[in-house]
Amino acid sequence: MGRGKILIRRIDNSTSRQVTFSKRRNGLLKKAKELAILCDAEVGVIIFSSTSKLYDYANTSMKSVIERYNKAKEDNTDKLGDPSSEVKFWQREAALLRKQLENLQRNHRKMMGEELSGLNVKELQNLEKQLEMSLRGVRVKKDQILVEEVQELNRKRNFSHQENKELYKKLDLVRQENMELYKKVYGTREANAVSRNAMSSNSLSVNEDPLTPLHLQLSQPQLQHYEMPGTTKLRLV
Amino acid sequence: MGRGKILIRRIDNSTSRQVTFSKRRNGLLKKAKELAILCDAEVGVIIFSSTSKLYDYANTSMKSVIERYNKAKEDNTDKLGDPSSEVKFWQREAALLRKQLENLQRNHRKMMGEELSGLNVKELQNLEKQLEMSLRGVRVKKDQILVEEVQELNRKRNFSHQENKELYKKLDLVRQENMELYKKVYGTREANAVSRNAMSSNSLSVNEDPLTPLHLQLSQPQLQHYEMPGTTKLRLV
DNA sequence: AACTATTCATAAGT
DNA sequence: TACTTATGAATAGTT
Repeated sequence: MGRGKILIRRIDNSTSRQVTFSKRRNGLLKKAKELAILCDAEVGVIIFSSTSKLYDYANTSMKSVIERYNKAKEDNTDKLGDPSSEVKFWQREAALLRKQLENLQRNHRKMMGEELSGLNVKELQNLEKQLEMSLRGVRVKKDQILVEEVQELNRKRNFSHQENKELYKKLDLVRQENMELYKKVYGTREANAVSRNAMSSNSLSVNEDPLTPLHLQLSQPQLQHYEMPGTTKLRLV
Repeated sequence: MGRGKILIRRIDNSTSRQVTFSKRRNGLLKKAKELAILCDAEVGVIIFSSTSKLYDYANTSMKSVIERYNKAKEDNTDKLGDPSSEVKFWQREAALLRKQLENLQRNHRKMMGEELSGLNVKELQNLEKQLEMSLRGVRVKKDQILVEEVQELNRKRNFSHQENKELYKKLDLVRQENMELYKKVYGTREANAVSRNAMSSNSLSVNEDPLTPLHLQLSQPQLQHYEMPGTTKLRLV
């Protein structure tokens, strides 16, 4: 009864689990009240949220309901409301938890592909199907994360690209300025020679993809020209 | 929700009160179960009908729910027993077990392909690898069982086949005996006619796969020869 | 917290 | 008691 059908299994998303808990808790308590009134019954409801918060309802009183319950279940070894049986309760609690733990562990081992000896073909098929589903889910999630990372990297790359362009423009400006100054200091002939070098390497790089090579050029400016010219040593690095 | 709106007050008519109780009781218990599963809550419901019949539900155990309820409602001022008491010990034990259980449950959910949100790529890859291994293991186990079943079936089939062959031989012997007797009783001419029928159907079947058709022949031995000879009525059976 | 499309629960009928 | 059906209630997903 909602925008779509759901299957009854633990809601993964914590927020919507909480929202659903709130809605359905109210629904359940309302239904309990209605049942008590309509049908003249004694009803008690106790709910602990997953965060251990208590919600309860009893048309008479919870004490009355629990006492009546205990009386109805006379085969009980001890009265549940009795604090003197606390030790027994916690022992039982521990035993229950241990049992649950063991069940879950056995189950878990099966999912790990261990302890498959007791299973028949049908059970193995179900396990196989479950593992396939899980695997699909994991792969979807992993791909999703990787795609997001790639997108993020692309974003950053574009940003760097833009930054590089800006730097190139600035570099050009400074070089032109430099050239002007050169002209003023040394005269026209030598100035032209310097400016031609600067302009050519620049205009080529800007029109290609400039990222990696450019970065190298910027961070290691013209090292090749100063170290061991004519050897092949650098190619091995 | 029904053929008409009703207002929430005690239903006077005893029969329809009973019917409504039955329906709404089931509805309430269903809702309680769903709440417990969907929202990971601990839920207990106790219902006494107007005829004092008890109906209850608890996803864990009613004892656990009631104890927890009492604990939650208890004043915290009364705990003054020595700290090394048995109660404290068992409480710690239970808390430990509960923590282990929660860890395992979280782990298990991941293996089920749920709750993958908190994982990074490396963890997802490990999970993927684990699931692949599990899947391989399960498939190997399944195939192994299937192969064994096929072998077993073949073994049985061969056994049946052998058995059938033996039966055929016996059948032939009996028929020959029969033929001899027939000759002695009715003379040569009629005996030949009967024996030709028996021999021909037999020798054909032995050379084919004899399994199913043979069984039919065996269970209705030679009825045709003793009942209503010369008519076609029996072919309809 | 409010809305609303949908599913669900169930009142009444058989 | 069980089944069917028309209807109102509950609620899942969305804003």
